[in-house]
Order: sequence, then C-alpha cells, then structure tokens
Amino acid sequence: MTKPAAPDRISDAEQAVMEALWTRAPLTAAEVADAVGDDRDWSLATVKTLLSRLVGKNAIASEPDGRRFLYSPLIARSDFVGQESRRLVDRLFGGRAASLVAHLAQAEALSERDLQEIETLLQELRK
Amino acid sequence: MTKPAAPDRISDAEQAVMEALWTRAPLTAAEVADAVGDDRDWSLATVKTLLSRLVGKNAIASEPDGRRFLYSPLIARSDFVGQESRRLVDRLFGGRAASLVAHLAQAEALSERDLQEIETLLQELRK
DNA sequence: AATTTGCGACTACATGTGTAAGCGATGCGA
DNA sequence: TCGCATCGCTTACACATGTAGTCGCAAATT
Repeated sequence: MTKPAAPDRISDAEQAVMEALWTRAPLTAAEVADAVGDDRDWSLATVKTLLSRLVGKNAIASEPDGRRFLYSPLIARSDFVGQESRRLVDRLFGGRAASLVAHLAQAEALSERDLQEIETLLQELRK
Repeated sequence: MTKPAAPDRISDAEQAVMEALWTRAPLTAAEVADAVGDDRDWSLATVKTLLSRLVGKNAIASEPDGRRFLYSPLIARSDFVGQESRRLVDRLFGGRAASLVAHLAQAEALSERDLQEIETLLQELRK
C-alpha cells in the first residue's frame, strides 16, 4: 500500500490558504481567495496556484461540485501545528521541549499571565 | 547610520554552519566543513558557499588571517533561537506562547520529566 | 444556438536554497 | 625559484516558493 500522506512541507503562503480551509471547509477557490484576502493581497490566480500545490502535496482534497471544485483540508491543523512545533524543538533545542519553555521564559516572551496559565495547565496534566 | 544587522532569514543549511561557529569560533572554512561533516555530508565548496551567504546576510564576520579567513558569528545563538521561536509562536499560535506550551503538553511531546522540569523552572521565575 | 463568463490546468518568472565545480591568486615545500 | 596545494570568489544549476498571466472548456445567459 502507498503512503497515505507524503510529508511534504507546507510553505508560509500555503499555510495562509490552509488556515482559510481550517476555519471553514469545503470552499471553492474563489471563496478561499476571499477569505485570505483580508491579510494577503493575492490575485485569484495566486490562490489557485497555491491550491494546486496543496493538492499535489496531499494536504487538501478537491471534490468536484458541478463545474468547479470544493477544497477541504486532508490534514488537521493540530497535526500541522504539532509537526512544526516538533521541527522547531528538534532544530533549536535538541528535541528538549522543556528547553523551549525555558527559553521563552527567560526571553521574557512569557508574561505573568502566561506563566499563570501554564502553571494551571500543568497542574491539570499532572494530577 | 546604516542598520547594523539586516534581518535576513537564516536557512536550514546555513544554520548547520552557524551551529559549528557557535560551538567554536573563529574557524576557517576548512574547519567549519570538518565540524559539520559529522551530520551533513557536504563538500568543502558547499560550506564555502554557505559561509559567503552568511557573510552577505551579516550573520557572521570574516577576519583575514594571512591568506585565509577566520569566521565568527555576528549574531548570538540565543538571539537566533529567540527570533525563530517567536516566528513560530506568531505563525501558529497567534502570538500566544502559552498556547505553544499547551499544545506541546497535549500532544504528549512532554514527558513526565519535562513537566517536572518546567514546573521547577516556573517556580523559580515567579518568586 | 451563439456568446459571454467562470473555472481549473498549464505556463511563467524572479528569488531563495541546497549543492557544487571552476578560476585566479597566493603561500609553501622542494 | 617553480609547481602545487589552498583559499576565497564567481558561476552554475535544480528545486521550492511567491506571485501571477493565459488558455481552453464547459456552464450559464440571451
């Protein structure tokens, strides 16, 4: 059996398209263009290219709906987020997630509220 | 006055070179090639290209030493790590670092030991 | 039925990246 | 001193990415 999902990387621009589809799916190309239009100022053609590439990467599915196509995500956002997070942790912290947290804390990237939140979170996880 | 450091992105391959220089600097091109040779199987030419690009990006400095050059990092590893971490947090978690931690925890990317470590860390930060 | 229009597919092109060879200068050993 | 090993610089090339135009077909409109 063939691998169901090629582990192709999703680029920055492509992610913007995915975000639209994660928010609401399925969507037509035009709808996606409209949805991402807020942040990025892309022509419809650009969005279509990105959709094609994502289909090629097995990241989204295209279902024919009459004469056009409806696109829906094939990979869950949480999976994507997980992959990217792991990549970063591996690349920068030798795979030690705790080091990331340590860094964020030391770099003052964590506010008092963040700390509070995380602590509460941990409490729940460890009981 | 000109900006001292252009905020050019450092690519994956380039980072491998930086890691070598962060570990020990200054180094000659040959030494860098030797240092990264463990992980990546690059020809000396490749390493030289990467060094040139990094110089172009103002990420490293090249000091003449006789007929060759000695390279040293211009940006600190912690700065790089900070930038990349922030980028990820912005891209994936809407800038909320706590969400990252939450995700790592839920994705079981955090072992019991990690949790312990983070908790200890937080304790120290919050007192 | 003829024409307009909306759609996906294909093509295009500049830039970044990974990977490397070639060239010309220069210092070192014979 | 003369050739050779080195060195940095320049060039090369394939693939990914960001961004977009063109084309042919099929559906809708008149």
